[in-house]
Amino acid sequence: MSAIRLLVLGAIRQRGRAHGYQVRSDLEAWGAHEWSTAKPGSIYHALRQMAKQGLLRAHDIEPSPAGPPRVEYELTGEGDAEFLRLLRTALSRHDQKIDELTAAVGFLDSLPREEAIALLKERVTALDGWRAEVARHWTPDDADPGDWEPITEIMRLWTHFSASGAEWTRGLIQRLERGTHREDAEPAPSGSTNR
Amino acid sequence: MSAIRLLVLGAIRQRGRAHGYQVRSDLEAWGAHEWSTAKPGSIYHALRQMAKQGLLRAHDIEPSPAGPPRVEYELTGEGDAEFLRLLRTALSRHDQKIDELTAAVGFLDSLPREEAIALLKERVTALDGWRAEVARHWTPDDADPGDWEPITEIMRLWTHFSASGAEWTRGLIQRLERGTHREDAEPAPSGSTNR
DNA sequence: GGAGCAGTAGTCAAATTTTACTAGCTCGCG
DNA sequence: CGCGAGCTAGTAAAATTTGACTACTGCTCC
Repeated sequence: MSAIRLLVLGAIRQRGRAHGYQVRSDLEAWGAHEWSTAKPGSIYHALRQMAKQGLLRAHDIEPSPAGPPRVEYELTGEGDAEFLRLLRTALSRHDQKIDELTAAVGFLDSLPREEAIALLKERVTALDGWRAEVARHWTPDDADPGDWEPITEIMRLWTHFSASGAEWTRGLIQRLERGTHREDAEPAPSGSTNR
Repeated sequence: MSAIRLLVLGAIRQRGRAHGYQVRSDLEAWGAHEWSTAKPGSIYHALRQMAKQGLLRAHDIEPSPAGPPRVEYELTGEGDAEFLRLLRTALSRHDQKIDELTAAVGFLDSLPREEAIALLKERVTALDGWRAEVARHWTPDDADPGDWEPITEIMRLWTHFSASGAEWTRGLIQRLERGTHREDAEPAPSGSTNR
């Protein structure tokens, strides 16, 4: 579902309550319109859809004089659960696009440090496993000529990217373990949003 | 437009003429259903759309007894041009998703070696430029606390990926230059498709 | 003193993608 | 024989995404 739901849920979560344009401009402030496919249409659509599905609660705001129907949203319990589910998935699975991974890193502080580390270790394992599997399909001995030849280059591409992805992940794990990365995410102190 | 058009055009191009299911199963044979979002619906849709736009010529095949409308497609001149355009874009731009890049590598032999090398060099330049720009936004001196903090990790992620992408690209360029990679792609010998 | 430009807030149609099916054929096997 | 699994070939509806707009407000710059 691309990264949009994660981004939208995360944006609303950080504000507690927000209407469409606020979400949109927060995402823009994070540069999300550059590294993800977050356009107005997708954002408003996601808001309505998630409200319909019970992930968001919608509050109609009385429009000052005569304006377009203004709506503020906040997360329901399910919405919060869905946010965490998406975040965990994005961190631990290797088959995620760069936009989901970027968004997930941006929300890393929403998880307890221990859990973030565990998820990232899963990610490393997944990447290593995938690389092994790719390599198995490739063993030069079955270089049966007549075979689709560029396959070799594709394998190299993937091997390279998964190794590189694992390396980055290990780096982040280390920074988290050393506390170089800020330790945040108090379990759930009633009304937080300290910035 | 994701990688679908490139994949579909490339598949038809290699066969000269093909109907939907052939394209679909070629893509499956290349594993494209795993690394791209190529599903039946998207493929058939792309075929019809591209036929409507004049990139493909559609030939209705008379169905044996009573079957679904069977259609074979082949590239028009415009279709071939579009294929090459997409291929060049996918190779030279840094902001491409992994599925487009993978598809492009798969079709690398459709370009003269010199051109492929030139495009990949463009890619390296683009990646280096992008990394420099990311780094400029990051210089630790503007570490104004209160700033959205995970931004640092996002920068690191991108820096890592662009460096790694450039490294892979340079490797491929070298293999091409040394001719380790097969040299193919005769300019245009009337009826080719030698495999 | 108003023309127009940037910012706020959002809609809509068209294109694309996903998910879940349909329908005919053939081949083995009990 | 006959039937169920798997292959061939594709459709349809719903969800999502894209790209191009609309409409109002407050300023600024002649």
